[in-house]
Amino acid sequence: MNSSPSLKSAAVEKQSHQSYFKIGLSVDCVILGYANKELQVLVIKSDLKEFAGQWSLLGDLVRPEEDLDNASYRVLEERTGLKNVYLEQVHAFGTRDRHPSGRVITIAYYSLIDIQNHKMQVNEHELTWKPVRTLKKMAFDHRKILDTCLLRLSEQVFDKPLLFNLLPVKFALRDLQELYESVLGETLDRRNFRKKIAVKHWLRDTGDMEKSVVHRPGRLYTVKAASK
Amino acid sequence: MNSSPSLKSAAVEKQSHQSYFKIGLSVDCVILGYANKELQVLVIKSDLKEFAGQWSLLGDLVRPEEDLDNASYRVLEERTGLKNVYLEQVHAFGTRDRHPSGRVITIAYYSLIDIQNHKMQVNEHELTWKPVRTLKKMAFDHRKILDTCLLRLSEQVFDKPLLFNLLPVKFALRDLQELYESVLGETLDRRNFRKKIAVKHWLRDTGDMEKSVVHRPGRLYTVKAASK
DNA sequence: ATGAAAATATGTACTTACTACACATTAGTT
DNA sequence: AACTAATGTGTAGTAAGTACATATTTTCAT
Repeated sequence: MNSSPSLKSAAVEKQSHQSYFKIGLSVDCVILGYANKELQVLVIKSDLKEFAGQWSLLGDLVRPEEDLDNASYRVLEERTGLKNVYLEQVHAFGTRDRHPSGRVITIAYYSLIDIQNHKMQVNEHELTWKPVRTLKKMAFDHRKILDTCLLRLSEQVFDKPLLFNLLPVKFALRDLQELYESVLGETLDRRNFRKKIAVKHWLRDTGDMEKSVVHRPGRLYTVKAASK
Repeated sequence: MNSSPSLKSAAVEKQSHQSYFKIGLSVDCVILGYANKELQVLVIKSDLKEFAGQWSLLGDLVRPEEDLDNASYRVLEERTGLKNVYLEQVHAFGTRDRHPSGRVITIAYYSLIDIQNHKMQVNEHELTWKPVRTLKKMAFDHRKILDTCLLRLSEQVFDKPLLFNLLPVKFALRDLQELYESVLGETLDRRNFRKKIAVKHWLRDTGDMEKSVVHRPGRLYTVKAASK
């Protein structure tokens, strides 16, 4: 057993010559939106020959002077133009072979945004929204990262007012229910769903009704305070 | 916005000269045990002058050839001599200023062991068990890491058979309840607690009873299969 | 104008989980 | 034999979750 425990300065010095060359640190953001009644994730074409044609999450190397959380906010803002959105760290992925160019460990975050507010240029062939459902293979271990984030999200949706971040300011309860169903992967009973949401007191009735809908319009609600 | 997105090889190359010198990667293990009716954590005297006299968690730099999870298992085995114990990744901590010797980000894990099985040499002045309750200040951000792990643990104890890892093979329900109370920081009603545990079917009655106890002895149980 | 279509809005009975709470029993000690 | 300090157990009340059906409102087609 090593007699120099923990992180003494000497150990850091030592590693700076042995392994700083070999270990890279990145953040990857699972940026989720909701459109066409499906969860969507913002992805980009991988530029590595090993993953030619595959989609990858949005990430970047962490800069020496920035905190982890800052790095993920930076990626998010660079890619979506949005600030002050929900962002949560989920897991660090660090298997040896996860990056073909060398040793890179990544800290995964997920973020929830209203896809309508995403005003950056999206290009079908480079940066684009894809339904989560349709992404079977992804570059690196990104499908696993995505699944980990989706699982975390689904565990939290009834505890915290998260999903409202994916919807426009005003929405009908039906929209909300369909979104919950997308995230949970199961259908919900309408009456029970409304009861469950009602007791949380997350919503305020706007007084407005749905427009230009081909049936009886529903009331529009807004969230009192979504988690940021 | 950067025109080279994500993690292309070029970016990794680039960072290897800019920042691999500056970013270190470590794991820290919150190794928990239970003794004297209190949660205990295995800590070591910090060897940094900045934290002279303070206790720190057990950690080490991740080696270039090992996975994150391997690194934490290695630390755990080096420090406790134990293999095949429960270990879970909790969170990555990466603020700029968290390590005085330079930029070091750390991945925190927590582990649950039967303190009786810890046969390594513990030295009151270097490596030792401390009641969680008594550690007010710790080196680095280690008190925050500890709290994050304790919170995670408390959220899981009724969903997974975790706490049994802290107890000997045979234990009385009273021991178990006291352990739950330590972890949750609240007292529990005995009848309700037993009911709640019973419906999970985690336990098997050994047929044995407590010995040399100064009152009516309780039945001894064992766990069918604790989470590893 | 009327009827059909498609959705909204809502309540109740049932079951399951959680909470509060008290008393008889057992082994050890004196 | 009496005392001490625990174990072991059940019930009533409340809260949360589940299964399920009907009347209402608007648009659209005729």
